Amino acid sequence: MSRADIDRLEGVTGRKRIVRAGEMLYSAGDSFQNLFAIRSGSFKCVVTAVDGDIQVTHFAFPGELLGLDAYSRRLHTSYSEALEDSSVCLLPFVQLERLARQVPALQQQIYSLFSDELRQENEILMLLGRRSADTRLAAFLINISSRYAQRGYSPSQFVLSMSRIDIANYLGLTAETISRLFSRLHREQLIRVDGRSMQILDIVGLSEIAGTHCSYENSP
Amino acid sequence: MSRADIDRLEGVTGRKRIVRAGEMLYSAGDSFQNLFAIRSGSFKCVVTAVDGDIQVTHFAFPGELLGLDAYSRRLHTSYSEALEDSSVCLLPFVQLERLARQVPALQQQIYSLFSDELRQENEILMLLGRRSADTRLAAFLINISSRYAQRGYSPSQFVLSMSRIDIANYLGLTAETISRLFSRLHREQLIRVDGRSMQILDIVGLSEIAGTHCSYENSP
DNA sequence: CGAAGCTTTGAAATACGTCAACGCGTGTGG
DNA sequence: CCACACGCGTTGACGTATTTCAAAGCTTCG
Repeated sequence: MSRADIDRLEGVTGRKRIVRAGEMLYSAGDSFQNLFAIRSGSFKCVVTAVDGDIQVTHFAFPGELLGLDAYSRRLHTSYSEALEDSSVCLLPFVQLERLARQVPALQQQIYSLFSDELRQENEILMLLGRRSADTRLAAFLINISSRYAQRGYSPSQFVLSMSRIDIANYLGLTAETISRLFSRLHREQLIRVDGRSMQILDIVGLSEIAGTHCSYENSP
Repeated sequence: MSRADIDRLEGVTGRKRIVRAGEMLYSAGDSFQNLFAIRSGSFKCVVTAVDGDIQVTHFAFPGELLGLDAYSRRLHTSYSEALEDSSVCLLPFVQLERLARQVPALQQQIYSLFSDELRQENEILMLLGRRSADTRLAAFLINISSRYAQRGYSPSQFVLSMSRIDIANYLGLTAETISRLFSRLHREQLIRVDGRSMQILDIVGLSEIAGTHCSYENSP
C-alpha cells in the first residue's frame, strides 16, 4: 500500500489518530472496529499467553496495515504498541467492506493484504523453527533494511525503533544473545552499531549468514 | 466451515479431487486457481527455503481450507502433501470472488477464514518462540485432540496421520526429542502411545504442561 | 540528580541437538 | 515366498548453542 493509497482511503474515512511512544493503538479485548494504516512511526504487535508470557509477532512500519487478525472475532486478541510517536489512519471495516463490494480492485487488495501477511508469517515460522540465532538476526536486519529501502530510505543506514528485548522476543531469543550477536557482527565488520543506530557494511556477507544469497527476498 | 457449507460450495463448483497419501495437492510454483476444502484425509503444509530446508507450517483436516496464502501472488509458495488418502473440493477463486460480491455473508466468511488463520499463526509463533519442547508437544496434542472433537470424534483417542519427523519439524524440534517426550509423557501416565495411535489419559495434566488451564483454547 | 530500564559482557548451567546403534514394519523385487 | 532395503521410531551418550544469572555501565526522563 502506497502513501497515496492511504491518503485516498483517509479521504473516504477522514479520521486519523496520534499514538505516542509506548501507548497502545489497541489492546487485547478491545472491540474490532477499524483497521489501521500506519502513516508515520512504528509499532510492535504482541500476543499474550494466559501465563502472561508475551510474543512479539511482528513490527509494522508506515504503509503497512494493522488489525486484520481481529476480524473474525470482532475482538482484538493481541495488542499493538507504538515504538515511537506515530500516526495512523483509521479505516472503519464495515465501510471498507461496503466499498469493497462495489470496487472489485479494493476487494482484491484486501485479499492480497491478508494473503501477504499469511505468507510472511510462514517465513517467520521457518526462521523460528529451523534457524540458528545468527541466521535469525541477519535475516531480521535484511528484512528491516529492505523495508526502509522500499519507503525510499537508505537500506544501509537506519535507526532501529525497537529495543534489543523486542528484537530478541520477536526472534525467539534473549536480549543477551542479541547483544552478543550484534557485537560479533560488528567485530566481523558486517555492521556498525551504536546503540540503536545501525549501518550495514556488508550486505552480501549478512545475506550469507541469513541463508539467502538474494538480499531483498525477505521483503514483505 | 461445516461439512454442509462445503457441500453447498461444491454444488456451485461441482469438482472434487482425490489425493493419495504422499501426493501433492499443490506444489511451490503452481499457479493459484483454486482454494481447496478438505473433505476427508489430512495434509501437511510446507514451505521450502532456498537452501532446501523445509518447515511444516500447519496440518490440515476435513472442514479446513487450503491455499489462502497463494492469493496475492497468484502462485503457490508452499506445498501441501496428503498424509493419507484424501479428497478435497475445488473452489475456483475467481468464481468464489464473484459470488462473494453478491453474497455479503460469504464475503465475511472469507475474511473470517483469513483472519482466523492469521490468529492461529500467532499462537504457533508463541509456541516456537517462547515455549519449551514439552510445552510445545503438549499444546500440539491438545490442539489435535480438540480438532478431532470438533468433528465429532473422540478427543481422547485418535491416530496421528503425521510422522514424528513431521511433528518435530512443525514444532521446531527433532524427531528424537519428540520420541523422548512421547516416552516421558507415557511414563508419567499422561498419554498412552503405540506407534501413531494415541490415547490421552490425563487432559488436565497435559493442559498444565501446555501452559493452558483451559484444554480447548487452542482450537482453530 | 536519581531511578529505572536498557545494553553489554562474562561465567556457569541446561535444554535440546547430533551422532550412532538397533528394532520394527512395509513394500519390492528376485 | 523370502530376503532385503528403506524409512520410521526409539534410546543412549555426548556435544553445544543458547539461556540463565550476575554485575556493571549507559541512557533517558521525570
